[in-house]
Amino acid sequence: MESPIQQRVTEIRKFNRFYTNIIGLVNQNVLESPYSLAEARVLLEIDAAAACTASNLAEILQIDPGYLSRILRRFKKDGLIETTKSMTDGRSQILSITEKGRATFRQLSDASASQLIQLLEQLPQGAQQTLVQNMAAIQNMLSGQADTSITIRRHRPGDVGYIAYRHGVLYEKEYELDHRFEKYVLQSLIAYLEDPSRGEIWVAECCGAIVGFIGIVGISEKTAQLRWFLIEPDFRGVGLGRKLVSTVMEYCQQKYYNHVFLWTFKGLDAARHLYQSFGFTLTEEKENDTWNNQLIEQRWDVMLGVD
Amino acid sequence: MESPIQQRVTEIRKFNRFYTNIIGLVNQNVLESPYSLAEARVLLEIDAAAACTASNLAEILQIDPGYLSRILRRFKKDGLIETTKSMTDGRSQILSITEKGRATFRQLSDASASQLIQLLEQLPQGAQQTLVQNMAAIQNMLSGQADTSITIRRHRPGDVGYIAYRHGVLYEKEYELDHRFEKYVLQSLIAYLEDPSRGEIWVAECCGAIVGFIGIVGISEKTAQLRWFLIEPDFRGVGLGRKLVSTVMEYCQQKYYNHVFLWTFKGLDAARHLYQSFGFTLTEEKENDTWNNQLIEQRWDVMLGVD
DNA sequence: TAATATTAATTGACTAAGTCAACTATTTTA
DNA sequence: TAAAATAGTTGACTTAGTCAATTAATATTA
Repeated sequence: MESPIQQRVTEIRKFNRFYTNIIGLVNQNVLESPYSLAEARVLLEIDAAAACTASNLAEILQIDPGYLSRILRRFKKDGLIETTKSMTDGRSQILSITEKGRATFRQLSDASASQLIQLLEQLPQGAQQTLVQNMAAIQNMLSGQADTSITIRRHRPGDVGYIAYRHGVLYEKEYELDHRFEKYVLQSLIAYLEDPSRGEIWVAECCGAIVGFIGIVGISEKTAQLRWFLIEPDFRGVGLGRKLVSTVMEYCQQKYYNHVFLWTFKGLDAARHLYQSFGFTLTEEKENDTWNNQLIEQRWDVMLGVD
Repeated sequence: MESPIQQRVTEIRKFNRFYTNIIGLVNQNVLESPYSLAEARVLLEIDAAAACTASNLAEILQIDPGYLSRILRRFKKDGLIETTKSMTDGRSQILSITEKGRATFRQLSDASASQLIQLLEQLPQGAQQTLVQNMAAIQNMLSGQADTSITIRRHRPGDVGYIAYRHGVLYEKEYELDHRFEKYVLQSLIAYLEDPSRGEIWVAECCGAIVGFIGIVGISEKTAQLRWFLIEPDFRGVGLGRKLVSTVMEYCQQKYYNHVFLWTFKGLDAARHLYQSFGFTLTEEKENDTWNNQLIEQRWDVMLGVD
């Protein structure tokens, strides 16, 4: 019995071992060249930076200054780099790559590129793109620069289809509901699109992916129905449900709806607590075997602005 | 002007540089321990394998046998492992980890796990899951074990929503069509779900992701309409369109439809060629500014079984 | 079955990679 | 202006890793 986080650590380690090999493969050409990996990194860095000093490099590459000094001496002897005394600081010297150095670098670079191209060419175009996107996503997340907060926005073209899609997939997986349920959801969404003025749909996003949604539709002048409330399994239990329901409730108050109801299934305890905390009470239960399973539907109602 | 594949190589390199640092970070605790990375890998491997010999290890870890021999000697001296002569081969000796060795290993392991946990804990639960999934996907693709072929299957719950979703997103991006188009697509899909017996929808998948789809619906006894034909941008130009249209055409022949038509937009040259190659001819053009843009709709028709 | 080839593991001799502390020449700071 | 800090270099060293030779056991084959 491993905790989810331990499982993830195990997975990441597996990936690390695997990817260490991939990096090794790509670096192989460097190992075959007369330069060490550290040397290649130094050359790469000098090439990338327009002008840098030895101490810059030592800091960037986390390398011993003495060691670096010897590497640079060799590069200079081989004619790969040139050094010029800094105008502003007599102790420093500016490093720059020569034509020969650039050629050498390009050779190393091309060799490793061809390794990568070989790897890529095993994959169809689209999968290549997916691969690169996955890498970018990982980098984004691990670099800590990514905005990993969950944002809620109003719906955009495509979202309505997406909502139907996730309802179809998740309710099939979790409750074995079939095409009939999917159709029912689609119909309700179309009804909303027919007259969107009396309702709204919100989508919760995290890192560019949709992780939950909720909607409201006016049924009469004072009554609205809460619909399409769903949170992706990985994002349950982090307070997103409360945020979404709050969004809906605020909207209802703005629009002067004083009565909100919703239909749900019996047995969803987390949802029940959430509804109760917003003042909903159970008002009706009925069996429904339209959708393949003996689920019991529940209706919950709340009156607003009565406190 | 870089080719797409070069762009991807650049991206992968960027990721490699980045991930080298991540791996370095995770391995840091090993570097702080009295063991080298190679030694840690050896200990890890001995721990993982129930019983192994030195030559096993040398092969698995791609390590010099002489070097390995010395590492093992040190481990033995430190009481981390034990060796017993093999029953079946007097030259070999079976390596096994001692309690002390296991404790040492666990210490190294826990330290690197805590590094990873720190990394993970910056992210919300769901993003953690996404991270791990991305890693698994990369591993799957690069290990060459993944099935990267494109498969076509009939639709399942959720797919219909997904089709609406992708239509909404892609037609908005590519033609600036708005909610009205999304609604139109949804309505057509519902009409199909109302009576699925006279048509079918197929979905093309690659690596678990939907990369294209197509559908057909019976309009009269002998006439069917081809609909919802869309291929993800990354998967265009690889012959998938032809495969999907073929699937539809075969279905029509089976169902004795002898007349197929479709509506498309003017200017999609790749699609035009495809339709022509299946015998479709342009039969009608009309302007349509229902959906925000001055697109010209085209109708294409083909008679089957007349050759 | 004896001769030969192969394999597992070890050892000696070596090179490459990397670290550490001491040093010189500057520059910055108190 | 003296003391502290910084850039870069050098010598002496340790660690990591390679390569070829060696020993002992096993497998192969004439």
